[in-house]
Amino acid sequence: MTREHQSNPADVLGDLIKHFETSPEGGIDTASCPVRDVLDRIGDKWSVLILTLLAREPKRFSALNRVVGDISKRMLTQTLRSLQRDGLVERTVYPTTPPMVDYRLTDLGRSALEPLAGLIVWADRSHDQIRQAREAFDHKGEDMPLVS
Amino acid sequence: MTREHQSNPADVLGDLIKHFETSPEGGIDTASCPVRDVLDRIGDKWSVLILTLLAREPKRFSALNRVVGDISKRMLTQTLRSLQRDGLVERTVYPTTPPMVDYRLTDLGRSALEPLAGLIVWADRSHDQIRQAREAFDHKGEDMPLVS
DNA sequence: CGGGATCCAGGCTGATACTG
DNA sequence: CAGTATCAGCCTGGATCCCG
Repeated sequence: MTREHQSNPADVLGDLIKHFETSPEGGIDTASCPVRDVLDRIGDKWSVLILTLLAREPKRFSALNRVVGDISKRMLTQTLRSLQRDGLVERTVYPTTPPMVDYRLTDLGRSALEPLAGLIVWADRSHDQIRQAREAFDHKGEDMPLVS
Repeated sequence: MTREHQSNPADVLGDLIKHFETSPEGGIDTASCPVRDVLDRIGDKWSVLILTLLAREPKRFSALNRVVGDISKRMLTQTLRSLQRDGLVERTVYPTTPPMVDYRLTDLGRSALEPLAGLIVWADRSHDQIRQAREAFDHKGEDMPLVS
């Protein structure tokens, strides 16, 4: 078994999964699974995008609002709050008039960039294949021979 | 600038973001962003878990249902369908009675394991810090001095 | 400027029951 | 066994108005 970098992704995941099989019947207890917890966060509509936008430098609330465009202030606030709550983003208020607030990544937030970048690069690269697969799937209803 | 492996995650993300800034006013057009597209998929409640469970070997519908435990057949079917539609998972029907169906990762699906594993490992490792940050945040309502 | 509060529509999701 | 169908609740997220 030649391991490329460190180990096979399938094995890494397999081990982690085992680690989560803590419920009585051997099932996976959603509540006690840290991964679900984190995934739910990155799964929300905006978190990853915000994190990504803050990757290079701090940004002000209105700047984020402007760049994203189709996010409401409500959701921007909410997203930033939960990121702040999770310790990924730091909020700084400058007591000027009118008030100025900026957001920057914490060390923890920055540490998320690497795995996130991996995923995003994968998404970017696989996008075409996925689109093709979707079209193929949608095109024919369900008439392919699955097994002879 | 010493680049560790290949380049700084912040730079990778920065470049990708630029790539998505295709809307007229310089904002990010959600619709044309492949990353949002993919992230929405992995963001759903079960996809990543299913992908992870299929990492090692194919599994039958009922096996998946049993392992996950708290997923309804409805959602399992739906999740598997969308994964199949995206070309990440392959469905095989054996025309026996009663019918038997199994699911396995495609090459594309397997290619997703690596970035996914990165993210999951990060989630697993950061879980404690995040929990602590949350408690700290929740504990005190909002009385920390932000800037003198 | 940077939010908080409220109202409301829509989609996601689970529970249940039925089918081939 | 492997789904499909239907119904109902919840939560997300947008729109709007208001405040410091």
